[in-house]
Amino acid sequence: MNTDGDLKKEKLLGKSFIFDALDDQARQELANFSYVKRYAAGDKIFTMGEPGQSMMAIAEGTVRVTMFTPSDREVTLNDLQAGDVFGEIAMLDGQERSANVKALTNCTLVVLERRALLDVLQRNPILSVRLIELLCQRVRRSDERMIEIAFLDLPARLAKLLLRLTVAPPASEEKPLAKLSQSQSELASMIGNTRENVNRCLRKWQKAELINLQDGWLIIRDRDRLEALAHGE
Amino acid sequence: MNTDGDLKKEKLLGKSFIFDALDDQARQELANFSYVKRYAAGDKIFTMGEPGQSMMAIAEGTVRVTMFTPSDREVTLNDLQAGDVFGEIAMLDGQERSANVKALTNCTLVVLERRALLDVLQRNPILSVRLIELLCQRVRRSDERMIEIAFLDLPARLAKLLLRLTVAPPASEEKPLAKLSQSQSELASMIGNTRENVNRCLRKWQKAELINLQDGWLIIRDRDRLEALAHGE
DNA sequence: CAACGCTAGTGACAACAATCACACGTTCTG
DNA sequence: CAGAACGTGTGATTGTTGTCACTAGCGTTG
Repeated sequence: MNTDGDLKKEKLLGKSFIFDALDDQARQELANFSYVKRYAAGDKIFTMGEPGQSMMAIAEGTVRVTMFTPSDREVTLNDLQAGDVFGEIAMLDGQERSANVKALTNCTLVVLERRALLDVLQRNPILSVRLIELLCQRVRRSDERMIEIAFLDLPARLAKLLLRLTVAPPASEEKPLAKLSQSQSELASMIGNTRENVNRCLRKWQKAELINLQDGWLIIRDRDRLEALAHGE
Repeated sequence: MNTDGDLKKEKLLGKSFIFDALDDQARQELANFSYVKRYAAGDKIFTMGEPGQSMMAIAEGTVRVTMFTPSDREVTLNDLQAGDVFGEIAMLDGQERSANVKALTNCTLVVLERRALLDVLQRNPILSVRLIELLCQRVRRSDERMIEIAFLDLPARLAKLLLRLTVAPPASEEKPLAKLSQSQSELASMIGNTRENVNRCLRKWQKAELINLQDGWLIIRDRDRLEALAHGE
């Protein structure tokens, strides 16, 4: 509401690579047009099919992007962290939201309305370039994921998932994590498969000493062989 | 090379909805920077992994976009017609081409280099908006396709494909086509499945009087029931 | 016309995954 | 502390799909 709040929003927006190329004035403009919204863990942020007129940048917390399959199973498409943005597509083309997003932890989001962004867009060609880059990235990721889902078997997809979940976020230090705490059901929902099959696969890998399963943790022991599995044997 | 050639390119570029919002001057600029290239049926236009520095708009002909799966099977992602553009992604972000494209018929393409477009982009904010729209569309289509592949069974995907192949192109009249001539192997490669299974499925549909198979043609008899199948029973 | 290539049709079998069913432990909670 | 809720480990069954094998028709071409 005041200068202090705006400063904070500017900083939060700066965390997203989309906006870090803007000059101070443009960032200030964006901050003026945007607002901060908080969600508690478990809250729905938006739902598939709703008209979407805004995008969100995550300042704090984690959100989960999901969809329901035709057979009504919920699958997790992605978990997003601070610095990530979501809802861009619906905002940019003014169409329906194409997924569900809910807060996994308490979250602080910076919300940007369609009208506001279009406005700033007009005066800042650099911002369009950033958006175009973002979208290209999205297209590439989607296409890749599509091929994976269509043509890799469960072990390969699961291996890919484990690797993806354990790369260090760009912000932090370099070394990949070795432990994860996701439940097997969660893993299953992320690769569009069942808990049972994920379990059987993980067991096999434990026997083969690729991973360790200990009191709820999954520990990666042989990253290289997982990489090999991820590329179809 | 001369005014005549440029006029032609302008017209060809105008066929793509991306460029039809430009004013004459901008279109003229683009025409100056672009060039026409012809390919014979069967020619490779570009290959996955190559560095990509240009995009193409189809003026005449049909091209096929394919990929190789990890297990080395070639799948058809899409067939594109006059007015469609391809190669945008690699051009826009300067990364590798993410698919193979080959000419299905003799083709006339208008090629636009990355540098040229970036140049025009700077002076024509409207063009960025168009590109952003195009990319949004791409993202939505990819995501949709991903879900389809992951969670619909063969009959549903095949039904979807048949419906997609028989909607009239936006340019032509309204009524959906009823006949197609794609071979069953082609259909299989478009839905990431085998010819044998496509065949079995089509046979069943013929018995159920959903379609007719006659001397190489596939004739749709009951579009409504196909629509039903396409949405998971 | 014989040989070849391409498309279509179909049966047999194996591999994989979905589903159901159940047992076991932990942790949370009334 | 009892019981619910959840995560985990596994077996049995069933259905779908991929692979292989073989047959057959049709058109091109040498």
